[in-house]
Amino acid sequence: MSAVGSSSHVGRPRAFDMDTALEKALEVFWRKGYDGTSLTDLTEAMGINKPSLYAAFGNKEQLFLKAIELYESRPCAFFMPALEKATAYQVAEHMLYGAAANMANKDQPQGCVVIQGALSCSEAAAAVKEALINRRLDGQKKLVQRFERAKAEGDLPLSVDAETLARYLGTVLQGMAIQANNGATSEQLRQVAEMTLQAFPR
Amino acid sequence: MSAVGSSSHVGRPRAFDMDTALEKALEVFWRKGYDGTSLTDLTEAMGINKPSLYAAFGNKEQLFLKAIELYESRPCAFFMPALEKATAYQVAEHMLYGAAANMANKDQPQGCVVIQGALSCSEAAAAVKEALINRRLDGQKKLVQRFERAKAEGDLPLSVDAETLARYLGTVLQGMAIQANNGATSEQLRQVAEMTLQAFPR
DNA sequence: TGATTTTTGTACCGACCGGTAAGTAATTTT
DNA sequence: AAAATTACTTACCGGTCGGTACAAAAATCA
Repeated sequence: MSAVGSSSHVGRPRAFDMDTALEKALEVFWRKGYDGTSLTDLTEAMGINKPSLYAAFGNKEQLFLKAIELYESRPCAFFMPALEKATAYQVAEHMLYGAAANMANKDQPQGCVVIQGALSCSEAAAAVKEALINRRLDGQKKLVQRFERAKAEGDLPLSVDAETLARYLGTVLQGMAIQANNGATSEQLRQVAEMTLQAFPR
Repeated sequence: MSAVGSSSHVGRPRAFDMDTALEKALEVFWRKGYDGTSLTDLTEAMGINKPSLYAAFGNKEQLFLKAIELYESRPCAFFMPALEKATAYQVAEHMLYGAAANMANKDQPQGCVVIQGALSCSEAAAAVKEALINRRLDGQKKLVQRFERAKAEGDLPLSVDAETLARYLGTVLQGMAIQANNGATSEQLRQVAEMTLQAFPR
């Protein structure tokens, strides 16, 4: 067995940091979408040239999918922790306010790359589009399961349909991404979050 | 002065119907987005070749903008009439149920071309993106004005902020477009509409 | 009929697309 | 020091991009 954890490799060492390069790629895909992003856009933002990109990340599609993983683990990190709040209402609350703060954050592109990365797209991007749809459906499924648990735990009325409630919440969250693209501020999105919670069963 | 209303022209007559060609172009832009649509996609769908397209519609960008006008006057025709309903609540009601029926209508691409036509896009599409944002903001502004009128007419409490209410409604409508792209049915969108109305002040 | 006007089909433009072959540079292993 | 391995740079690949020049075709006007 070889040594574990060592970061030394034979051969010439990579001259760039993969993680920061991936961050740059994410930022471009987020702003321009999959179809709207060219390899030239990517290599310029990442500060590397094409063969390095292909050697490190595979191809454009694989690079995009890796960027999405990074997105969910970093800029969009508010989603998973919100699921762990004590009650269904608190879950919705944290998710809505988290989205309001995040999607209109001026330090990054507005909105959500999982929504706007390949909403309508060419046939060349069909696989990417499907992957993004599945991510959205996964998120909504997690909400359904969380709300079903809430019903079992008694903090959500049994009369509530978990799937409808999750779809309502998902719809507002996705709509907030469009609002952010329209130029809405975090404060304005917070007001939307507040109104949304008024329709939320307690 | 020349005769008016006559459809006769000198020169070789156009061999295709501009309106149906524009319908076909709209359908392609709607499905693939501005960046994802190539001139080949367009000419194949419209049944004409490039010089005919350019002579009749200008260029890709102008064709897109004309397609959007057609969209708002035809597939998206539920929006304006909803504004004329008697009360603010009825306005919201008709708009939400209209959107639910329309955005998941299986006879046309899912969602809304004003939202997904150029959400994230290349620099080449920047003007188109801005035009779409302005369309969305226009719609929301019309809602604000309608709700302010409703306050004056007494069917909406004076304590309600018209702008926040309009943004909430706009957020849900825009979110429904994403849901439709995710594969949600009209019935599922109707349930979202119903929940949304529970947060609506009467 | 002949001149004029407009649309049509074909064939092409330079630029850019995503992706790669090949040779050189930098590192570790032996 | 030599061999092996990996990354970097340059230069290029066929294909497609949005857009157009040109001439034949089809209509009206004189």
